[in-house]
Amino acid sequence: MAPKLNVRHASQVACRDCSLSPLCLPLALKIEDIDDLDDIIKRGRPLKKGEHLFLEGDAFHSVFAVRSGALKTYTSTNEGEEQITEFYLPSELVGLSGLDTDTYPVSAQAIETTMVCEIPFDKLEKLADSHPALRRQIMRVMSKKIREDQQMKLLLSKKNADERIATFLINLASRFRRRGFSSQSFRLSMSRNEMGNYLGLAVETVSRVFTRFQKAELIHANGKEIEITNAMDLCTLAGGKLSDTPEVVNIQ
Amino acid sequence: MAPKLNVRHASQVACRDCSLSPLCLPLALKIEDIDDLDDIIKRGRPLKKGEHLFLEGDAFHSVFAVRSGALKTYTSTNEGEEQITEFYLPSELVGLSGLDTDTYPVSAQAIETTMVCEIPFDKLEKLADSHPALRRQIMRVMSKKIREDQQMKLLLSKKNADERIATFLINLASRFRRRGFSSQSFRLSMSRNEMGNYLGLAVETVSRVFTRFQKAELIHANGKEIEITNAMDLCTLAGGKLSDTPEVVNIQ
DNA sequence: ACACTCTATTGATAAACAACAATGTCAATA
DNA sequence: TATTGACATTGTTGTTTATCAATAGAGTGT
Repeated sequence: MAPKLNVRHASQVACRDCSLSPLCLPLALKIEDIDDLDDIIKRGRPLKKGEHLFLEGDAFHSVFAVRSGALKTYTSTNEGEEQITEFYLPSELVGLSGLDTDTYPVSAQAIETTMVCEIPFDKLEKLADSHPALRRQIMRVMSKKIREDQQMKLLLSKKNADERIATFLINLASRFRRRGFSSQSFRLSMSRNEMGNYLGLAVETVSRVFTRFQKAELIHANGKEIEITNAMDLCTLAGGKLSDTPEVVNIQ
Repeated sequence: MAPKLNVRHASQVACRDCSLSPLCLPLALKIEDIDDLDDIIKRGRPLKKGEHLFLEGDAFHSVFAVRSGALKTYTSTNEGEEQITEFYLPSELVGLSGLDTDTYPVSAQAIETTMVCEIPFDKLEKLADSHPALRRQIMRVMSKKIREDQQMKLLLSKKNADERIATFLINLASRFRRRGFSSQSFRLSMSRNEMGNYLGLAVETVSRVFTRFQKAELIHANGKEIEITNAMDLCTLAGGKLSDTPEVVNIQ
């Protein structure tokens, strides 16, 4: 339950004092270089649920690291319905898909109260010019995103509703665990609707799968509070190769 | 019909003489620097249809630019069925999703006789260290891939069979056009089966949609030969925002 | 505490697509 | 010209999941 890392939420924590630094961009930098990164980072007020960080079509100028809370990114289909492309949790980097165009290709919106670190991209690029490790880290983040998208495409084109939800929960669990939180028990930051949208399912289907999973005693769900009661079977259902989620296999 | 660019298929064309260079990595380089890139490129014998460039799990060492022919990349689900993650046409770069791990996360296989330029990644990285434009180009390629994957996820989670096929054809047309070929009339390098696999559809569904499209006089298909007879309506069906495929809207 | 709205659940029905099966087409090879 | 095998098409049947509708529950603001 309790975080293993001493997470601080104060507004103006410097990178060198931030508990997320071993997961975030600073991981590429030597101690003495972290302040260089810190110098270019802008930290604003928290975003309230529903507020946008940027809109699709806005001029691209910065990438953002989530400090606390959660974001979603989405595009709009031409019929005006939204398609959620990703959820972002603390330490994760938002906005990198825009860097080959002059505008953001998606909108980014807070799904709960959220704090971000803004990193102006021109300055980041300049810093990367003198810090090869930083630029390799950025490439790694992008490469990882491409691999995750491949998994997601597999999910969307081959998996059924049960497998999609199982995969989603296992993936969330492993992301919580990485940050030092329990992977057994956590709170979903997104609604059933958002989950369904992301997974290519109707809300009703999501709801029914949750009910089914509870009857099968795979999970216990109370609103957004989730407890994974049978991680092994859930993992098997997810059907993802274990290599994709090694962290979660190791049950505490 | 006839290629606008004077495409050469000889085995040992240098970057500076390659007709694809304005679409490929060299586009980031000044004339005098292109030879530096050329020096690190290895050009092997052509791959026959079905031959692999690399297998999932192989040690990651190189990225590859397709010179002629076509490749697919795929992963295997744990039930052993393959999921095609992408098709690669000439000038496109394969293998970038592996660069944050030590192994390729997908297998790459020729779907017709194919020639590639192999670019050892350690050398490319070293070259990029001294050529900022080159490394920005690599980032752009990755960023573009992420955006395309977003569109693909949208396709897989929101579009029906007709829309998927229409989107796929429009996308192929625009890629042909970019290389100076006709976007009205071209030859598919993949089978119906591979197309269905990629688009999350059964072969039979692909076949039926093709039949339907012909009856509606949107396309004329004869085996793998495709002629787009009503690009406007096909585009509308694809439902992709026009901004995603600006090249194809301009009907010759 | 109250209405009010948004979100979640559950049931009934319908649509889209997959799965299966049979047949047809084409190309390579004998 | 047969023969084989891979690929494509078409019809039939079956499953899954979306859609519609009704209800219940949670959260918000007055």
